[in-house]
Amino acid sequence: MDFQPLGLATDLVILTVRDGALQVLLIRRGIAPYKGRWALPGGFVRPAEDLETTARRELTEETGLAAAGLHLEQVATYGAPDRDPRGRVVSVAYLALVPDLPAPVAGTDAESARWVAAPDLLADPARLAFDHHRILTDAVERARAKLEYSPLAAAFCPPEFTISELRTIYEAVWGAPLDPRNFHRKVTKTPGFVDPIGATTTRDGGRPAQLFRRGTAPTLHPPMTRG
Amino acid sequence: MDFQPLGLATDLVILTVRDGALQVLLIRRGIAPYKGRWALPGGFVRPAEDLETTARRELTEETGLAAAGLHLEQVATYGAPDRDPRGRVVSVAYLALVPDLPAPVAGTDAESARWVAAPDLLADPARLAFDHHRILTDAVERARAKLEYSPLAAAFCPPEFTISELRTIYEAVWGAPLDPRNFHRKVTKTPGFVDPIGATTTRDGGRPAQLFRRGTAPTLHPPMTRG
DNA sequence: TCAAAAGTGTTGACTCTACACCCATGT
DNA sequence: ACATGGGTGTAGAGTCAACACTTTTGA
Repeated sequence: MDFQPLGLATDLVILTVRDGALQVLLIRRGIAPYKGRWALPGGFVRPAEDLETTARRELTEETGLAAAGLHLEQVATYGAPDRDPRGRVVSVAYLALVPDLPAPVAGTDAESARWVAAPDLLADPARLAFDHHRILTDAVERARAKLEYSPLAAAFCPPEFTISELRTIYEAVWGAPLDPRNFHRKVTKTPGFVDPIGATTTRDGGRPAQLFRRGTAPTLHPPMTRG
Repeated sequence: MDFQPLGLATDLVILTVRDGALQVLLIRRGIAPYKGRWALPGGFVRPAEDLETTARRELTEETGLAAAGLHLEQVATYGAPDRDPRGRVVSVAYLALVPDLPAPVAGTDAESARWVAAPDLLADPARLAFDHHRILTDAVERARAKLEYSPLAAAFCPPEFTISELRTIYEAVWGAPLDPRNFHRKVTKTPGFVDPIGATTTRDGGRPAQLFRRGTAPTLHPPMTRG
């Protein structure tokens, strides 16, 4: 057996859409290394703790969110020997999609936590600690791809939402405007994407809009098309 | 810091298409645990060794293949606390796509190595050691999805191949027949999928077929469509 | 009455599928 | 000649983007 001195961690890319923009939850590191720098939330896996359990625990600690029921998926594992100055640390990155929620709370290892616009971060590879820019890049690309062929955009929405609220999610994540009329038709005609609940709302102004819940289909046929 | 007693390994799902069927390279374990059982090839990450380097090293050791240039990608990481009876072992699974090649050689920890038809393995969750059935399931699904939107099917082919050889790859991986005429048109009209080299072959019988090399496009527009 | 957003209809361009048909070779 | 697989043409169905137009509310 080869049990080496090695740290195993998870890092979280927690995405939301606020004010029409894709945002990532970052913490400012309170301890070395990279003290004072912005980084993805994350932490070490405890003995006998499953990887996804670690990720859900970290998510709750960093955001105060009840981790039950929200979307969490593994993105990739990063294990370059020199990625952490403390020694060999291998990190499993998870992607979480959350609806727009109250401001995050600072945790134990973090001086502060805040939402940061994803495009700004992606444009500057040096703003994040460790190899977190690469992790973020991979996770955002995963999220963009997932919106095409899965109904996961609804994970960014509250339980009941309108079609145009769903459309703003796509526009924020893909960074391009979509035709509201064609979008409406496509979403409502794709089996299992959204289910009407029979009520309406005028919270977006104008004519009352139908409210929908997330449907049950695991994949979209046909997929949504990006630019 | 939390450096725990923990093993870090990579497991390899090495796929090829032989005799019109998708096949996986398995080894028969020569040591405990699961001695004598069939398993995916893999091994522990060495100190200061990158994860992908480990995967390429294992691939060469198990198959005798020159690992340079062939397709290798990370699938997922498996870390359930009880997945290995020896203790906590976290394994990063990699997917490799290789052309049909000479028979594999047995390695150090393996009594023997052989190709096994993937559908048989997928149908029986108990034939493989550890959680390797789940790893195999995830990897094969990844391969199937990749064929849709990437030109990776060519990674199963020799450097120069005909369109119908490429078609047999799709048919083997997807498990469904495709129309040879429409397939030909679609492949040759998708920019960057395949490049004609200007020579022909009659090795498949009938009228001479154009030979192609893999193109440079990273993704296919439009994608190939599964059933 | 007007602005704003929801939702429907329509049209022309494009794409896909199924299959008829011709082509170039080996035997 | 004929079997075998390579490759092109084409008609009908379906899909998609663009945009005109109607509907229903709040102000």
